[in-house]
Amino acid sequence: MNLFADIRELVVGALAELVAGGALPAGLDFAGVAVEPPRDAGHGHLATNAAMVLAKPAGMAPRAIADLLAAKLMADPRVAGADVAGPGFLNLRLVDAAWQGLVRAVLETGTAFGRSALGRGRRVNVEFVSANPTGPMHVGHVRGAVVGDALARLLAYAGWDVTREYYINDGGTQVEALARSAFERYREANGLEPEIREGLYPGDYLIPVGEALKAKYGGSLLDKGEEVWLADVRDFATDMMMDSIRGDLAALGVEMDVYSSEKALFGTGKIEAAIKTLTDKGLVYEGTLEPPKGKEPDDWEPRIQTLFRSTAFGDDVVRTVKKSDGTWTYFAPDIAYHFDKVQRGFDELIDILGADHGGYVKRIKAAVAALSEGRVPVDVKLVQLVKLWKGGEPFKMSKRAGTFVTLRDVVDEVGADVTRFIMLTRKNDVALDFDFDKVMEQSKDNPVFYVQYANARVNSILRKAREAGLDVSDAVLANADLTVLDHEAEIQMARKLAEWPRLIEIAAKGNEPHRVAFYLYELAADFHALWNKGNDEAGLRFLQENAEVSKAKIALARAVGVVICAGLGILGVTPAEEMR
RNA sequence: GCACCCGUAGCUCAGCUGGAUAGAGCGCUGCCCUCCGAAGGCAGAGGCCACACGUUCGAAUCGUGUCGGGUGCACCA
Repeated sequence: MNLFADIRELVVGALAELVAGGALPAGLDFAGVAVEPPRDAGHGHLATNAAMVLAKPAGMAPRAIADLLAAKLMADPRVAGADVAGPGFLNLRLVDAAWQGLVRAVLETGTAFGRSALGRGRRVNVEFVSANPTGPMHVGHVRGAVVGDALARLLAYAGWDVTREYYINDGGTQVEALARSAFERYREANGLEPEIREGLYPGDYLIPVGEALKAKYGGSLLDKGEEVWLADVRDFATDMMMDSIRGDLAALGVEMDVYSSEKALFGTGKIEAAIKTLTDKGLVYEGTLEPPKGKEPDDWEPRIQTLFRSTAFGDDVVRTVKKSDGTWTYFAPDIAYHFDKVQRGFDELIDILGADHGGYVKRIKAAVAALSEGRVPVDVKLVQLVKLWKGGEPFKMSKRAGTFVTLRDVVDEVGADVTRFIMLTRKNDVALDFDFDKVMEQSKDNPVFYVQYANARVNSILRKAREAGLDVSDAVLANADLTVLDHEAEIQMARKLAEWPRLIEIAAKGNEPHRVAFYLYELAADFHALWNKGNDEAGLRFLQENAEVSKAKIALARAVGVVICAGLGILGVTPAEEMR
């Protein structure tokens, strides 16, 4: 149930009647007509811009249209008032019963209140994390993981058919460095001194890999050259790393539907096929690149390479797909990978990448546009840095020294719920501060706590009511006589609940899961305010002398709890029953 | 040099396909517990929405340009 959509239908219907009756000219386009919550609460419950957007095409004064529309709308039993204001806004007030009915609808539909058919079942692929399998996940990966997973949940809630996917970068030179690093740990496990040379991974997490290699091979590889062991050790080590990454993701509450391997694209003809598709379109050719502008590298020289004319699809320069030595660039398998996603039948693709991949966006979009002939849109979300703070100081980490903060470190210290919520308190393209001390604080300084506290208060009410012998199941509450919910503050609370389905659609359209976190904060604030009004006005307390009145008041609180739970579900955060 | 992102209250940030007097938290000032959890709430002060043009009935929002900050820029992945 989306009240804004319902009322918009009412408005559009009324406009159509006006056209049919000759009061408005025929042929008007109602697409721009919106029904929204007014910015200022004093302007009524809902506002429509209909008169203003239609004034020009209809050749009439906005206020004249608004007057006609107001008269029509007043005939609807839900509408209690329709006032023309400002430049031609039509402000609507609904009868109390409309808001009471909304509370009932929440209780009847539960956390499905807010579900939308916006996605129309379209298949969307959300690719995220895709961390190199060369070590455990660190904080840098956490934000992308949370944003991707929350976005996936949001889109599923809004009617998309969602696939979560991880692209394993196991085809390049960095997994060879991993293999060499693991081999040193293998030598170490066999009692030899490891040589962690420049360019290798020094982290302790490879020690168990070395031991596992010893368990498998004994000492048989020690005197062999790289050509003998590199491929096997690489596969062995990346498998172990992926196991650890899967574990890390699970600790965060993230579960992928599909893991795709870059390595698996080589030797299967898939890369060649994807490139050939582009070649056949005249988009891939042999040539030389322009020297880079600005700072020119010392060893620059023009070389013949295989190039993709990404500029035909909005990129700034053409891109290399095959190097002058005949091997593929990283981009080539990635083209094949995205081609594969297109061929698997996805209607939309979303990539969640770190902000350091910003220069990569246009070429990926170009490749997908070319390969899908513009059929499949790609949205690339760049996730900005997370700055860690501890004890009022920036918390530095150094990958080279092996002293980085892992995902496990964060989750072990503050928990998956807090981690997830905080990661969604900024939009993705803004840097985020993560303060270990602040996120654990139990005050309204901390949005996680604040929202959880609101839900805990709802549960506290339900608990007290049950102790008093009341049946407060959702079914009973939904059937309660809600007409006593007629106080301005209660109507306002219901209005906030009514925004939930609308917010879902806005957030899903923009692929912006952070909006859910902000909405929940506002919802919690409204609820805390209502709670405190009960201090001054006994009539606003949730627990009343009269059991039937109590049920109505509790129904409102429970509806708030339901929406908080629905929202936390999208963020992947467990609702707190009680604060401790 | 080019591309992308950011610039909104003292600080940290929201702001919907353009809408009315631009919002929240922190901090500051003053209030509210014989009352369902004060781990809360209410009120006040605080703004040239970086700047300039443009589009529009209307711009924080869209376009162009300028300035400031960040990031990335040949066959690294």
